[in-house]
Amino acid sequence: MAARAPHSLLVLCDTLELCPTTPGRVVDQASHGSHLTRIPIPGISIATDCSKASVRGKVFQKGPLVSLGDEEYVLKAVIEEEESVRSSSSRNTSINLILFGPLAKNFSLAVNQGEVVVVTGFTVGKSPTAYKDQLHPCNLLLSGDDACLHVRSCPPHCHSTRVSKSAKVSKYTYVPLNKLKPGAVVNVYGVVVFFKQPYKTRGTDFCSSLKITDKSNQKVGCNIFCERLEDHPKIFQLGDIIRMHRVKTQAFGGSINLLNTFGFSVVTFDGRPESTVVPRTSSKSFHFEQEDEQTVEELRTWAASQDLLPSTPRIQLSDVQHRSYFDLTCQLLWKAPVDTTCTLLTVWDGTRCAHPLQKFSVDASVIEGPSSLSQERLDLAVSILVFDNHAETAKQLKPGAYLRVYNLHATTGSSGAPCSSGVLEQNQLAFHLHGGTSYGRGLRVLPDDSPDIQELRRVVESFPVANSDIDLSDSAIIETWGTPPETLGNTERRCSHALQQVTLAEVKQSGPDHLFHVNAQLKSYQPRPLYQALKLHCPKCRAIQEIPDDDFLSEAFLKASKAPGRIADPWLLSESIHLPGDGPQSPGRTFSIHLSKEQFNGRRSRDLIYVTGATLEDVCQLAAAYKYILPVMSSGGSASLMDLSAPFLFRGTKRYYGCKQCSQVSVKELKVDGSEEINEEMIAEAVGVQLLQYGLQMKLELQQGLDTLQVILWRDAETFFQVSLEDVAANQEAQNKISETMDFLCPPARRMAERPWLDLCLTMYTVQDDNRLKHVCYQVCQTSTTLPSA
DNA sequence: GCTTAGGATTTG
Repeated sequence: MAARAPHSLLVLCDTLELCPTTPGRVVDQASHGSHLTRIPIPGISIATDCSKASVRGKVFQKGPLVSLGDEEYVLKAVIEEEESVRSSSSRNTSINLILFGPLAKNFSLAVNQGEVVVVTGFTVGKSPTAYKDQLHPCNLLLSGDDACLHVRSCPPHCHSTRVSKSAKVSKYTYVPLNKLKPGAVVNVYGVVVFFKQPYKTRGTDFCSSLKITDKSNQKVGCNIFCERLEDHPKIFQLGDIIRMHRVKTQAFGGSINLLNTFGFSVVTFDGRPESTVVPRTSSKSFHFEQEDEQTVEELRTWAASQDLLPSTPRIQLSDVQHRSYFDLTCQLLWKAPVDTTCTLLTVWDGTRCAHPLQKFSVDASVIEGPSSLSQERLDLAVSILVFDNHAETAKQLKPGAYLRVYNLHATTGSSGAPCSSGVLEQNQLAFHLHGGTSYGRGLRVLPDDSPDIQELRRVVESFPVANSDIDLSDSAIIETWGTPPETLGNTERRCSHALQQVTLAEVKQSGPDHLFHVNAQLKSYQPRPLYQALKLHCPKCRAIQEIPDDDFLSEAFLKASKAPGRIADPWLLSESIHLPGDGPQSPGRTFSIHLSKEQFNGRRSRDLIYVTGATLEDVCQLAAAYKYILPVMSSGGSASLMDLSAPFLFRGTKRYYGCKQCSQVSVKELKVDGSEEINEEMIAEAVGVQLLQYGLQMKLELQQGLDTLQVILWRDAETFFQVSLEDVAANQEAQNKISETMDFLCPPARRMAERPWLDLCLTMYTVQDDNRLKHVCYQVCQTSTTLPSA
């Protein structure tokens, strides 16, 4: 007992000058003089002569022992003036006590809440938390060789908390795990030998699945079901000690399982023998006695001797091996949603991974976290792809949080991974947290006071936070985080307004009649096949109709050709054309072409001809030789138009349709001055037709991270594709331009991450449907696409 | 007051 190193251990001391009549414990064995003056807590001030002072108070609050590494510790406690001494008018009766080094460690082990301590050799500081905690404006700092703290034990007869506490101990008996019988409600202690972080069940609750053991060496499985995550056992690593009250035993598969039952409560402790016994629980009130501390100590000492747990050293990024699974303790720097089943986390632990890492690309706009980060931090950062159920958990994480990722897989990078930036070099490593809970796969935030993160925190905080000249849009980061250059800028807004870009979520939250600028990817589009997007619409009545196919048109022309009738309009010159047949199977046929007499002698004679009795094929052939072809039929000897379901006018490969509703058909001679070039509007007017226009109607599903938005492309489709829809209706080349554009924006069989980001202008408006219900619509406007040059 | 799960690697 005599030859102990200073500061190292608790010493029982019954000859103290300070407290001659009551046996006590000294946490520090520095010598104390008898010349000390006891100062009441309210009387402490910066001016107090600490060399001659002692302060006595009851431990009101005992904080966790915080390790700063290298045997450096700090602990905060609050002591208060004992009630017997306190006068009702006293203020500042509670004061913060800050203990450093071995004294902190020893205090943590030896002193309990409610006990009375005497401190000497302290210094008085200004309390930085006085405003926040409303305690004494000063604090007592205990560090160095002079600092001393002495615990006053209670005499056996006193009514201190400790005595009444020990009376309660008998209320809880803990059943050894080998003595469990089915169908009982028991209290147990155990060492955690397997655990899964709480995971969502198919029922209403989360389930913590674990296995525990104790000195009996019996291993018992436990399933804890709670709806609230905070009610679950706080297990951070194998070897943690768990105490459960009111668990039910249940026979399952030839052994006994434990299940939480009504009144269930749980407390856990760090399992390392050298660490402070600090109960981890979210319970407002729980019983915790000296005896519990002893049980915990015993269990973890026993566990350490048993080789119960795989002796895996803590793995840091610098130790990671290819194809290994490990638990990583780290700090979250950034997070970004990738798709519905994957979230990308960027983390670091202050060490550098020795292997080349696979690069990922995520658009800067969906990243949550600081917008700039120092190169020093960035150099050590790694990306983790978090899948499925864990992606859900990851969504809740806040950048800056300290995390433990369980069963993280250091895997060979694959170019097929979501958001892979494409180029994959040999031996690149990627970190995957796979879906499911096998082997305890999961993710959890470690509390700020967790001893596990103190060292990590010290390391990471020693790095510069950010350089102002580096941010997310900087090329230094773009490799990992930016949009890859080959997909940059492929739609361009043509609008003149300078609106800020907003997120899809913000678009959805906005009121009607707004304009937005958004940056999004194209997740999907309709219609397929693409040609169905092309429509006809009337600029007058705004009706939209489908374009009839050639089978329908052939049939319509064939039917009309069989009964052409005679045309005897006096302003027309007619000529019959006989096409000989190939034989009895295909007899020859006759159709007529008609020309306006006025045109016949002019230079415009080939500009417009009227045709009767011709098939669609005939018309198309004539269209190669004449500018405009107007198919007509006889109606009482006069020329009249065919049904407006078919094109009423042909020009080359172009076809013109009329609106059935808005046309008042009557074929009259087209009067033109010889120098005037005729066009389809003039012809339409002469025959009483309201021309239909071509339109392109598409539904686009935009995606931004996990958010999607359905928008329409209609009014500005020509601008979008940089093509004339009349051309699209008439030629393959223009059609190809549309399909190539769509393939570029929404590449078939390519992942979202590889798709380009579109800079779009959207309008928002409401429409009323047939049931007078209002719908909000979004339409792409004033935006054009440019394909990358080959 | 008694469903959920009852450990045991993704296949990105």
